[in-house]
Amino acid sequence: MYALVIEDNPDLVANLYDFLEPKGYVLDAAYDARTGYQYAQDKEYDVIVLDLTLPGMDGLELCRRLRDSGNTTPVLILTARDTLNAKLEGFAAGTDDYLVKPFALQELDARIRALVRRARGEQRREPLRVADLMFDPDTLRVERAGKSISLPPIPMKMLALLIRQSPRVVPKRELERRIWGNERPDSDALRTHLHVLRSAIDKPFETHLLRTVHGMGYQLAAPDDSQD
Amino acid sequence: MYALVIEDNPDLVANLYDFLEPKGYVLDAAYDARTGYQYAQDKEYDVIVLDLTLPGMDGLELCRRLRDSGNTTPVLILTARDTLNAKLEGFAAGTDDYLVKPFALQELDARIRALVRRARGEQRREPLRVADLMFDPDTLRVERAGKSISLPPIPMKMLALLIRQSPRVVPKRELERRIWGNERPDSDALRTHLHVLRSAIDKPFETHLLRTVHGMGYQLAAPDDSQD
DNA sequence: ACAAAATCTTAACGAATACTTTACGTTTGT
DNA sequence: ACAAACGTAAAGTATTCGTTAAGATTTTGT
Repeated sequence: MYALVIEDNPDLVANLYDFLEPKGYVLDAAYDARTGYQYAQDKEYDVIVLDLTLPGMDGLELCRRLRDSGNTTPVLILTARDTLNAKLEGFAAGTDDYLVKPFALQELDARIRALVRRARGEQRREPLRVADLMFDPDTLRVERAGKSISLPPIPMKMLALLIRQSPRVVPKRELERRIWGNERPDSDALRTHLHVLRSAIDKPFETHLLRTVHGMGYQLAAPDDSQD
Repeated sequence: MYALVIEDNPDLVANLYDFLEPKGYVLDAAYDARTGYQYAQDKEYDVIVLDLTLPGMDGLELCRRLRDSGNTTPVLILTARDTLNAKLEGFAAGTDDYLVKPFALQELDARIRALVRRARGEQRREPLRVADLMFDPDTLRVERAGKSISLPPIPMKMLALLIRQSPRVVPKRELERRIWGNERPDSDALRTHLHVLRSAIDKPFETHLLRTVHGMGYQLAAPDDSQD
């Protein structure tokens, strides 16, 4: 993960190095806007972490210039509480997220990952995979172990939801709401549709990916997917 | 977009309806904290819009309770300028944001969208740990010393509550209220569920993490974590 | 526009799981 | 030593789940 930090506080920059590099980041740091802009133009980064109050140029201005020159690298803006109402401007300028100082480094990490994931996802929508199961949101193609599988609309939607959330356990209520919204069926048709989905993606195969968590909801995950 | 509005000013609520519904929002409204909390527990929302000064309960307290019980729905807090103080520090940081009254409805809309977008990308939460015990709120996976443990819903919920509060001693009444709300069982079924939990996470192991504080409640903590 | 096909909803039932209640012996604080 | 609080076990009740099937509705092909 390549990140450019544009920040004039050396202590904060040092902290970022200490915290992020062990997590696999490769950092470049710029201590003023001009240098930062140069870096951003010269190299490709996964994300730019940008302090809003900088010597040389306003952070938002820098951001705007990057966008104007065609740079679409996601920008995470750092801002003090009293500059908070600048947030909306920030979004208008094409940035992607902000973080209010002071913040937990752990949260910065999480935000960066989310941002990068989102940015990548928008560029090339890659098919989603869980174990040997694949779902392509563009073509709505579903296959497992190389075999193509056809699904009715609702079970397909369920699969899309579950595979995006994998390996999270998705509560039954949440599934229902995302499928039907307000006008949910009287009975719990969810079980029936899930049965269809399960028959299609799990029944014909050895390992089962779609698990029931009694009283809670459903989970799509590889058998040994303990994460972490 | 599903939103829960917790706000005691009927005029403001009416305005929100008028402005947001044409934009595709589906609103529920609660006029006091207790009702709002109930709604938030019962249904799934994309965002909760919360007035800070409410009859019945402080807004931040409500927010805290939601988080403690595992609810991660983003909360947008409405507050008057004179209530804008250190109390908000730390809250607006996470998945939350706030807005100072009076505000433009358009800005509310923008903030909500930003919050929701952020929250959706950042769904992965960190597993919680006490000593060698781990609980992952996403996958609902529980393990101790590497061994996976399965739990029924209520004991699982108890574990979630206790591990979030660790090493605090959680009063029995509080546990009951968070699990059952106001319609709690006639007998104290709590003891039974706790027994199940204890049998699962403590019985098979050397050191016991789940302690009883006679007459008070229960505590989940590492053996040497008595104070702090 | 019509018929056929696919899909969705509803209902029902046995099986599995979870919850509550009751009972009783043990521990704890005073 | 006593009463209240606690741990444990067992039994009965309630809920949730997977599955099947039939009828209603929508979509598709012609």
